Amino acid sequence: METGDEPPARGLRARVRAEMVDEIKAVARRHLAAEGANLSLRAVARDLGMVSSAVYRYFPSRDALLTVLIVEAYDALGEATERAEAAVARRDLRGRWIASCHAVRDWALAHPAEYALIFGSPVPGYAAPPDTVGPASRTPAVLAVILRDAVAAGVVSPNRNERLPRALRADLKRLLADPRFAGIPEPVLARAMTGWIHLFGLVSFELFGRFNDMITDTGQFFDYQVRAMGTQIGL
Amino acid sequence: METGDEPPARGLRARVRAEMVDEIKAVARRHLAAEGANLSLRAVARDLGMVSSAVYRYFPSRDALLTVLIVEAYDALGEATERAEAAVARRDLRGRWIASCHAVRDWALAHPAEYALIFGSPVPGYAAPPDTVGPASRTPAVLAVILRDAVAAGVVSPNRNERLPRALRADLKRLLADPRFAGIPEPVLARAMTGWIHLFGLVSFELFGRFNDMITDTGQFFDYQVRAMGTQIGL
DNA sequence: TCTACATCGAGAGCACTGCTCTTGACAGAG
DNA sequence: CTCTGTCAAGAGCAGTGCTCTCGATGTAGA
Repeated sequence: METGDEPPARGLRARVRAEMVDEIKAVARRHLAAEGANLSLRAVARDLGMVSSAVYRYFPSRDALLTVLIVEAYDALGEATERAEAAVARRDLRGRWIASCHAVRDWALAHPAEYALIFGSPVPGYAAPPDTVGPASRTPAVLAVILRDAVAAGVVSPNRNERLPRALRADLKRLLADPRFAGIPEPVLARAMTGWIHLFGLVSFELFGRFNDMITDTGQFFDYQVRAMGTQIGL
Repeated sequence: METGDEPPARGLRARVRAEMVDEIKAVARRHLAAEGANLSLRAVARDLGMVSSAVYRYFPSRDALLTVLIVEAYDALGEATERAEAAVARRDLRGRWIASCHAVRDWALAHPAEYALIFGSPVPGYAAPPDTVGPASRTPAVLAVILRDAVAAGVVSPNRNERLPRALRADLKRLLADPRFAGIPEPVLARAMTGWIHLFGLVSFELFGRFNDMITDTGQFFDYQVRAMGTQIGL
């Protein structure tokens, strides 16, 4: 029933179970990379030398397995972005922005199937479980924190003629209740959202082949776009 | 083998065949809207009161059916955008931009499954056939032509300090070989591409539920974003 | 008009899928 | 040393894409 929580494993049995869960996830990830979202539980079981029904001891359904992979993909992307951003000097705000964006792209290129699983079209029946929203917000949080620091450093400030729709202001105010984002003026958070949307639009377009036969050096193009976005945001 | 070309249909048989093809596509579109990309040929056949193997007289495979739906979706989106843009006074360049963007969003909201089929994650095995690239370029072409007219009207002009990477300049130059885009300076076309990426990033985020529990009035937000993009581009 | 051909729908069948249920083997706890 | 819970295996169900064969029927040429 469970899908591999149970911090350290109480006994021997629990440990071999946790190992089995890890193995299933690893093989499933491999299959995902090879054949995309139409993941076959039976094929995964076959690769593990067991019969399909045995997998159901560890995951109640195929969707449950996919959900776990989705959560872990969000976390992996978030962690990769956080690490890359943390490696840049705190005062180099533009550098932190650029490094974060590149980290997202690099992770996506390294794990295209998992990226597609997350940012591709959602399966119609599939409803994102609430455990995904936390990990999913890690990456945009990195971007917002950069702008928080930029505001605190006096590098970025809201523009006088930067007007926001009423409903958007209310939404932004709600987001700003998060203590991590304290001090960000609403117009600046709006810019962060714009950057966030643009960034993932860019990565998705590249990964989903929209630049094929159009842009030769996609890495250079990405860098150009990301720098322009940084300038536009005020970094 | 064929998928419904043959201009007017030579005899009675050819005509009922064309009607059958249309019916299959219509039912398939309905199923797509109801259950997403995992379209079942057998279910479509069942809805049509015939057996699955009969469908193969009209489409050689499920992928072929999907490809036709993809091409037609590209065309429908392109046409919707073209019509909306054409309805705006030629000299109202900013209005043309805004109308085009809204047309894209409106079409996507009206046909979410078809939008996901086009702009969602591509099926790994599936290779986009060359017949899709033409229809796929209709929408971005609308945006580029707006900027062409804006340049011709003197409203938009390249900025002195707008520098582009070398490889990107070569790519843009190749795109500018299209006579429709004659006269657009490379930096301005780069801005159009930025707008194009941002626009579809925005629509995809909304459609794929990324704004859930975050932005309440997505229509207002979209309008705000699109206007800001227009300003950023110079319209 | 009659015949030969091409096209079509139906049905059976293959290999595959997710998932359920039952059975028998085994390990850990009392 | 039982007894209980966990596990892998197998059979089975309903569904899938796709192929092949077989009659029925419309179409075109003689």
